Amino acid sequence: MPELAEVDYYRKQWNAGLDEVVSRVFVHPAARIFRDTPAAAMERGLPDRRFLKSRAHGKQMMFEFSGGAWLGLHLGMSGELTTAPADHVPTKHEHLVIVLESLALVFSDYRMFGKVTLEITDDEEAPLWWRNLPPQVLERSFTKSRVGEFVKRFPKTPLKTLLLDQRGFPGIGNWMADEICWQLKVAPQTPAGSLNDAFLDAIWKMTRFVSREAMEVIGTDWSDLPDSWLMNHRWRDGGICPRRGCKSELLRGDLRGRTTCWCPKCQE
DNA sequence: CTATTTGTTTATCC
DNA sequence: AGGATAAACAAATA
Repeated sequence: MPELAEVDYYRKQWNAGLDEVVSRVFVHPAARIFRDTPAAAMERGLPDRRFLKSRAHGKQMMFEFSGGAWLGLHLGMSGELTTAPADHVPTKHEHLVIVLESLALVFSDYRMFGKVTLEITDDEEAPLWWRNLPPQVLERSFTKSRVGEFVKRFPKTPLKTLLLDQRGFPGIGNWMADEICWQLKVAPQTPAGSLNDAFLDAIWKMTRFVSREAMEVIGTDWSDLPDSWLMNHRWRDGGICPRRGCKSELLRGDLRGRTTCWCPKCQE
């Protein structure tokens, strides 16, 4: 489920434990989410450290603990972050539970496409991979020219597929990519190379618009996006295009392995 | 039993 | 080298 705004919503759930010290850690050692950092290293490395700060970057998250301990987290397809009472007993898909003083931080992920890493840095600086992430879509460094150059690098690739590329559009996921194409009135299958410069500017602007709205609506309390958006209509069979005066039936199909929804009338 | 899933990584070919 | 493509990963839900 989680894209840009959902990720930030989950990140903030864990903020309830800020400034508290880790007492113990529960793990499911065999879980695939520990493929980069073994579960035992989490159990060993986190206790007695203080939870100092949380950050999100696109779909990536970083939780900083005292003494230069950095917990990197990605929610994959089905990951969720919640909190629970400090005496919480982990359930089947709660692969990582960090017990603090007054509550516990819970990472559940039944499909296990998510990932968690723990790195200890001597200089207390964030790991290199984190510092080298591309500009975030809502930052000033995410410029019009950057978007233009990125899109032009892949002239054969469908626009929707490009929007899903985390190197260029960190945080954009399936529903956001479809929403951006729909709002732009362009078919998601359109090869990037066929778009003119003015349209590349529009992609930049719309990416930021959809991202900003999502952060305000979903990122704060997970309330609903407007019904005037594609988002609330895209999964229902026989869904109708919500654009004023359109009324066309929405189409759904596979584009490069991802379910894609679009309006055949508005998006030509 | 089969098909489907809001994501990334890896292998392979070009 | 780097782009294009498909498959793999896992488990719940319909």
